[in-house]
Amino acid sequence: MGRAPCCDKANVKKGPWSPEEDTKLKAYIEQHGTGGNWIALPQKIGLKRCGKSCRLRWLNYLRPNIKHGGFSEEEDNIICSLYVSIGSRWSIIAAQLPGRTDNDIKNYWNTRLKKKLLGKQRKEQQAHARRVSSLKQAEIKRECQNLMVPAAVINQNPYQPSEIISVPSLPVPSASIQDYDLNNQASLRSLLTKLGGKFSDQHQQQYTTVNSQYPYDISFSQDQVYLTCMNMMNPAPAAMATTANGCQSFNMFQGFESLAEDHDLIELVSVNQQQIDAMQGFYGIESMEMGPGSTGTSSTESTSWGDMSISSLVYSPLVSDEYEGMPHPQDVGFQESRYFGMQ
DNA sequence: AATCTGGTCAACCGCTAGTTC
DNA sequence: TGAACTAGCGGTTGACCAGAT
Repeated sequence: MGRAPCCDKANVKKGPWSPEEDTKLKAYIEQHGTGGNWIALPQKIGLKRCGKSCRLRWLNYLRPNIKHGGFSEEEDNIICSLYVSIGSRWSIIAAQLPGRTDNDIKNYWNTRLKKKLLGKQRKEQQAHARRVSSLKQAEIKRECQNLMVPAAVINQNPYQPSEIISVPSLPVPSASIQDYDLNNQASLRSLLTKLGGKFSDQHQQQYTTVNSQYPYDISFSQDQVYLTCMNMMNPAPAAMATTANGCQSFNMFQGFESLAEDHDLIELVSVNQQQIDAMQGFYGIESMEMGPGSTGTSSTESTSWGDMSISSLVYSPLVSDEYEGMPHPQDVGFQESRYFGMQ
C-alpha cells in the first residue's frame, strides 16, 4: 500500500505563483501564522496549491527579511568554507547567513560560486602543472623501471605478505586534496584513508576479508590514484570483475563510486589532466578501448582511461581456492598491474 | 530575423526524520 | 510498537532570458 498523497494532485495548481496567490498567503500567515499545519493551510485560504508548495513559497520568498542575489565576498567565503567542511548541507549553511535561504545558496553555489572557485583553483594548478610537467615524464619512466617486476617473480606467488594496510574507517578529515603530496607514498595512503572514510560497511567487510586472506603491501603510485579517480567517474558495474581468463577478481577500489560526484576528486582529476596526458604519451596510448573480456557498461562514455583503470586495478582473488588460479602474467590486466607496483 | 546555446533560478519531486495517535 | 502523517531537506527539472551564431 502506497503512502497517501499530501494533497489532491489533480486539483493542485503548479508553476509560478501569481501576485494574488502571494498576497493571500502572506496576509494569512502574517495574521494567523502557519498554524503548524502546512497541508491544511491552502484549503483554509482558498489556494489551489499543495501545502509543500505554500511552505516553500513562504520560506524562500514571502517571509520577511529575505535577501535575494548580491552575495558579498564575505558570504562567498562563508559558503565556501562551510561547503568544504560539511558539504551540501544547504540548510545548515543558510542558517549561518541571515536572510539567505537554502535554495538560494544552493542555486548560487551551483551556478556561480563553484565555477568561480574552480576557475581560481584551476589557474593555480595549471601554473603548478607547468612547472612540474617537464620533470614528469622522466619521473614516470624512472618509476616504471623501478616497479617492473621480472617475469620469474611474477610466476611465483605475486602476493608476498608484507604489510597490511589498515582498513579505512575513520571519519573524513577536513583536509583538502591539495594538502596531500601525491608523490609521497605515506601521503597517498593518507589520502586513500580519507577516501576510505566513505566506504560502505559492506565494502569494508569485503575489503577486510580480502586483506586478511592475502595480506600484501599496497603501494599506490600517484598515477594509480589518478586512474582510480577516473574509475570512480566511470564506475565499474560491480565489485566482482572477470578477467580475460575467467578468473573473478576483486576491485579494491569498489565502494568509492559514490565519490564520482565528489568535488575534490573531480578537481583532482581535471587539474591533473596534463599529467594524465603525459602518461598516455609515455605508454603510447592513443585511445584505450575495452577488451572483449572486460565487464563494461553499454555507455560509450565509460571507456578509455576509466575502464583501463578497472583492469589495472582489479586483482587479487576473492576466495582462497582461487589463489592457485591467479591470473597468468600474460593476462592483460595482470600485466598492466605490474606498472602500478603490485607486489 | 531565426535559431541555438548556456546560465539562472523558482518550483517540484522524492526521500528521511520526527511526531502523533 | 508501528502505522500514518507532516516538516524539512537536497537533488533535479524546466521555464525564461540573454548572448552567440
